[in-house]
Amino acid sequence: MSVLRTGVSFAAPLDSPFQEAPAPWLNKILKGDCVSALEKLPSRSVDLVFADPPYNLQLGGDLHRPDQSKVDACDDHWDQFESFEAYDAFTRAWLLAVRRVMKPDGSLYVIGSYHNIFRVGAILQDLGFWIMNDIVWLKSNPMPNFRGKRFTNAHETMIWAVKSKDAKPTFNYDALKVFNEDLQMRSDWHLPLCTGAERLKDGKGQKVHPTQKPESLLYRVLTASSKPGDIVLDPFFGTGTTGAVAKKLGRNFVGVEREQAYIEAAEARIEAIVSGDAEALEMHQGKRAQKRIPFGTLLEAGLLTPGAKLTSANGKHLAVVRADGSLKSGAHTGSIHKVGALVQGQEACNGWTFWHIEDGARKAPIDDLRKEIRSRLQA
Amino acid sequence: MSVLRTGVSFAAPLDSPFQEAPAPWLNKILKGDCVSALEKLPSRSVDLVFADPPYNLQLGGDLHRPDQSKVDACDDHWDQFESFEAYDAFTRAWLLAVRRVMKPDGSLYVIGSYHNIFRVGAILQDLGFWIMNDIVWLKSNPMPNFRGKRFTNAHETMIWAVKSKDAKPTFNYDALKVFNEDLQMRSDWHLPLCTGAERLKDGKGQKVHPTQKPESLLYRVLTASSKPGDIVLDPFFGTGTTGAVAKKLGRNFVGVEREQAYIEAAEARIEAIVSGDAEALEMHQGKRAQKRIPFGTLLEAGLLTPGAKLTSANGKHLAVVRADGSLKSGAHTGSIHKVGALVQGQEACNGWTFWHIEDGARKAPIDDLRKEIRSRLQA
DNA sequence: ACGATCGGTGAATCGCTTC
DNA sequence: TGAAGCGATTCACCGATCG
Repeated sequence: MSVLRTGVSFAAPLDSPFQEAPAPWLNKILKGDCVSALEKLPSRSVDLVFADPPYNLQLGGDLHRPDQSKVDACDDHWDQFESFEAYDAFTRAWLLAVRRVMKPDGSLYVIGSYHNIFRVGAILQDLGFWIMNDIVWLKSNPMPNFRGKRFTNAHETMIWAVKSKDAKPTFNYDALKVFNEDLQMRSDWHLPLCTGAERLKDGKGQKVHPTQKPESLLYRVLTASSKPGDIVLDPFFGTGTTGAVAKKLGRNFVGVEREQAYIEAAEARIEAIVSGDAEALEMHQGKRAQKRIPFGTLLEAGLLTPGAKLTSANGKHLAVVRADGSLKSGAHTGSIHKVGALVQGQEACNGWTFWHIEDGARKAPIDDLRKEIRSRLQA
Repeated sequence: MSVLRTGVSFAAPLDSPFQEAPAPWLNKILKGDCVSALEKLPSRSVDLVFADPPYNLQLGGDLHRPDQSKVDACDDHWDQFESFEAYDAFTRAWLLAVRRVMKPDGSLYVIGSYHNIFRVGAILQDLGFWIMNDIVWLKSNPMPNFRGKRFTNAHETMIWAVKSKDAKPTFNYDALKVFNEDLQMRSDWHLPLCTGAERLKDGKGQKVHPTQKPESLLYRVLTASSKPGDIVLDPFFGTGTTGAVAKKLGRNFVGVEREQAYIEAAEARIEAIVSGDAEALEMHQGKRAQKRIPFGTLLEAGLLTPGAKLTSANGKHLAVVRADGSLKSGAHTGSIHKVGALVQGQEACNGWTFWHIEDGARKAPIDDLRKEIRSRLQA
């Protein structure tokens, strides 16, 4: 029996002599509209997409006829309906272009407000995307509602989606949990607006971009759904918040932007960023990402001997360790997991945390022995 | 200041000798599906609609907690739809029926989750409704994500819409501001789930309805968008939270419900309500004590950078900050609290006061940085 | 009586690897 | 490609029970 199985193999490092030259679009801003610019990227090439599309409903360009929905109540809203149609066509087009360049297990985040996010979400579903979460960005300092006619609009909505129901996206659960002081990261993110020194200003002190997103928002998106070295696409790059955070966090980026002024501001901004070093960028990993230690290893290593007695935490169940790494408890025999399930009459059981050994006066889960093995292997 | 404005005149009181007999459907539950049941109501007759339609959850197999107990999922037949198209047709039908019975300046609230709310919102817009706000109900005690595969789904979304762009809906701005300690009511509502004594149970102690909404949520909706004496419609009445709160607050209600069991539970519940004791109903609102600031926030905010070095006050221990908000000190990694405990060999540790940064000549606890964040969030 | 502990539960689209 | 095995995974709140 091999004591350790090798983990998942890593992709070749970027400086590997066997790797092709980096793509010409990597860590660059492509000028143009996102549908045509994305044609320069190969299919299935990006790991993560962050999109902050416009929600200006007065788009020019193609106007499509209303569909066959017979809603006579809407007759007096013809113009408005036409606008929604145009917005929907625009949304379908860029989402399809993005979909092509996403890796099969890649993630897509789209942010918007109530003006556009419902249409975006419905179209995502219609195109076959699978929604993982919707996330609300709660602004600590939103603009008040001056006329007192509505609730203060204090949040924006972000949709996290993948290409299909079967996709297995990156989700750095353990890292996020540590980030959040050992509690699961929730779907509500409390973050301030982008103001102060972070807000890009031109020579006259005017803000360069009307809706610059805070780096804290992108920091959390990239920490959650990408790994160092991944490629992050932003099809509405603006002044480059996505690229700036990607560089800080050791990710590669691709941006698409139409306005030359934004491109220049973004390039200067990203140029000034210093990447974190590899050790600092390492993500906290839980058990899931660690090498598997078969129970028999504990016997091989001498941490347990055949005949050792294990008990459940409450002392109700007793089992004996056999030389082949199986347990025997009464008439039940099998793996630590199977016997743990059988003695409890349950369908499943994690034997590592269920079974305990006497460690002096108190009981300790056999998972502690596994930790001991792991620390020996690292030494 | 009076809590509720009386600027707009009330409808004639119910006991006026000049008024016709009250409509037979007033303060009653109509049995049936909402489209056909609503045919019994005249056009333009209700002031406020609260709708909690099926969410179309599309659940897979069983889900178990880490302790192997089974999650009691919402798998009722009424939540099952064959396709998005079927759900959309259902949504259009009930929204059109509701639209007919709404007064021109009436308000509609629809609540949902990411499974359905985007489709509902897009259809609302397609039908000519005008969205006033989207509101997020942030749950203080949501169900965790047991598998660690997504963000904890800690909110639901509510859309407030009116029949047209020109509508002038009731909005009790001043009352809401008083309730909210003289701050404008925001679009994020922090409310607990409906549990404990408020949750309706059957004779066996089982919950009567899988998705009973908290009265606090309806309390706020009715307080915001209706006046005493108004008529409030709930086309998916369930166990009658809307009717119960309407009666407490002196509003009239109409309910539509298909399931006899829910109707009977709702009738008994509403019967037991005493009107007018609105003050007795405690509102869960106002700012909560102090918002928790996860350590990772300091990185997002740029107050610390990945690779920063932290020390204990006595300088004996050293740790490095990683990009995901975890610390690394020798072989120990984890949250600021966990690593603080590990390096000291203790069971617990408050990382905020244990770890320090060099601030010029002297050391400062990282709690000082948290104070800085708090002051930014309040600004 | 009062605090500590334990058990239950909430609209949930909730595995991965090997054979 | 399907079946089986391994073994990872939870937060806030409420009410009952225990000491």
